[in-house]
Amino acid sequence: MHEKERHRIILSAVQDRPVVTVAELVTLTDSSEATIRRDIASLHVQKKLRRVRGGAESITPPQFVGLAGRPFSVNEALHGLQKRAIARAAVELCDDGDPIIINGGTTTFQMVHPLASKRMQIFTNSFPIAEHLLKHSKNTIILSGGVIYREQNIILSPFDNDVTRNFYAKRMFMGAQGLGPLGLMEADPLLIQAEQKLIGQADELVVLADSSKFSSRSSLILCPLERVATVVTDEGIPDHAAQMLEHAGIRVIVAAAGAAQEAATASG
Amino acid sequence: MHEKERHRIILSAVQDRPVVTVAELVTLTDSSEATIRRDIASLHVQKKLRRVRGGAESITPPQFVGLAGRPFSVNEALHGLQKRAIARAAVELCDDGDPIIINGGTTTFQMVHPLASKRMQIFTNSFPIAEHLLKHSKNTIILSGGVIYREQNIILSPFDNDVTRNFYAKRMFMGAQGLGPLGLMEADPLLIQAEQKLIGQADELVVLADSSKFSSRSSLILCPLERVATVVTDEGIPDHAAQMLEHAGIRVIVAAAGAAQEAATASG
DNA sequence: CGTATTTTGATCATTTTTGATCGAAACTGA
DNA sequence: TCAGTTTCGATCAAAAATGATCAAAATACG
Repeated sequence: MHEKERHRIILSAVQDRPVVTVAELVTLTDSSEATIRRDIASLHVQKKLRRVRGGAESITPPQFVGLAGRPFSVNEALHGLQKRAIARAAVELCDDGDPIIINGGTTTFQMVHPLASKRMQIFTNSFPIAEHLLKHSKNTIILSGGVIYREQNIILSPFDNDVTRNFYAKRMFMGAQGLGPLGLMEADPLLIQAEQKLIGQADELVVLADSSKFSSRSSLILCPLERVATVVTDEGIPDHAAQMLEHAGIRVIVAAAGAAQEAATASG
Repeated sequence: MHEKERHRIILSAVQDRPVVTVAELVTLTDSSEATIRRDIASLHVQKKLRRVRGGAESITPPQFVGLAGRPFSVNEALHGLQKRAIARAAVELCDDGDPIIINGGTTTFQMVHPLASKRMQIFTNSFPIAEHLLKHSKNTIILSGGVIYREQNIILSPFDNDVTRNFYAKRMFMGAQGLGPLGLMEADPLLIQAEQKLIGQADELVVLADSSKFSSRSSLILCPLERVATVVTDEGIPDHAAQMLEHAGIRVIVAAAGAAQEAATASG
């Protein structure tokens, strides 16, 4: 990875959280601690960020208004590490130029950092994702139109005739509240509405779900398991869940913290 | 392959991605590293791109959409004071609960500050306006869907069937490049496209134009003067311009720095 | 057609960047 | 305070990128 590319990713990451650790940046950029430290030092003298012990922080402290006050912050710390690894593995599925859809959510939001050094066509219904990518990447951003719901941070239109129908992607990436034999589960009716609108606008549905999602239950079923092409999860996935997915013909990618590797591919 | 041909390819590639490596360009042009380096060096002195170790990057100098306050760069400082006064007077036309449209632009952006204390239904095609209002107000924000154009900071859909058609407002607020007997003038074709889409989705068209706009000329006519219901401007408006507007049956509001007052109302 | 000039590609020494190691310094918790 | 852990910075060797040089190829020109 090139210097500029790393710098872009580092600056992207530093906006997202109060502090980014050297270790996080190492996994995010696939380079050594020494290099990250040099990068941070370099960006520090350029006044692009502030160097702190253990990592780096944004140069503009009160800048987190947009990211702090939302429900994003709750789950964030909990499975943060896995989420980032999962997001990174998901981005590795993409090439420059690909048209993709990213459904809003805390897990999918983590994709913005590895995406910072890409140049893709990204359709999203998430205002924060669009905002971050607009500021920290050169990707083409296409936004879904409609009312911005502050709590969920998604944009939703009650009409069927919006730009969503004019965008067709290679892949759609989404999170989920739960993942069981009955299918993909979601808790918030509003999110259901947003997601159902997007499913069907992509060849391949990729679900990002950390291992806790396999034990989580929810009342609303979004779509059957068969609709899902790929699941990206972490090493904590229970055996029975892996078997369930495999049985449904789903490709399972297990993202290790630091690297991503393919674990199983079931025949269709 | 000719030199010019390679240069075209290199410049194209550099626009396409945050950073292109020498190796990438070698495969892209079927020439040697030495040649690519010479090309990059040549284009570097021509200021067509920036030479970085490992390759080249786009020459986007301070192309950083401000996080905090400065989403637009150039016009900002010029008529800042008047613009703010005009924007303030424009907002005073509105009441809580009103559905309004705000077309993106440097003048209309100034409306966000007085709007911070309102609770209205605001439709906009401007990402920075939406961002600011989302973070600093409790207004309901409805966003137009489509591609986000970074330079103009507006969202534009090539399709006619988007949410825009489902929103109808009491007033639409917009800036303009110029305002003459022939009508409302704009310089950027992209902005024209965005504005024409919105005009017609509101009862009343309100144009925010500081007094310099009456002497400014531009090639593209957006709409005839008769379509405009109200013009908000500053004290520097020339007499002939005021007469012209009055003659067209336009209500003219002159915003003094510090207060807004109605100056003239022409009968229809 | 033949010569002069320019452009290109290859080789190699030099410089820059990177990653690993290890002692020093800072932080943590008792 | 002190021991244990983490983070840092310096150093060094390996790898990568670069620049210079020169011969071959392409092109221009008389």
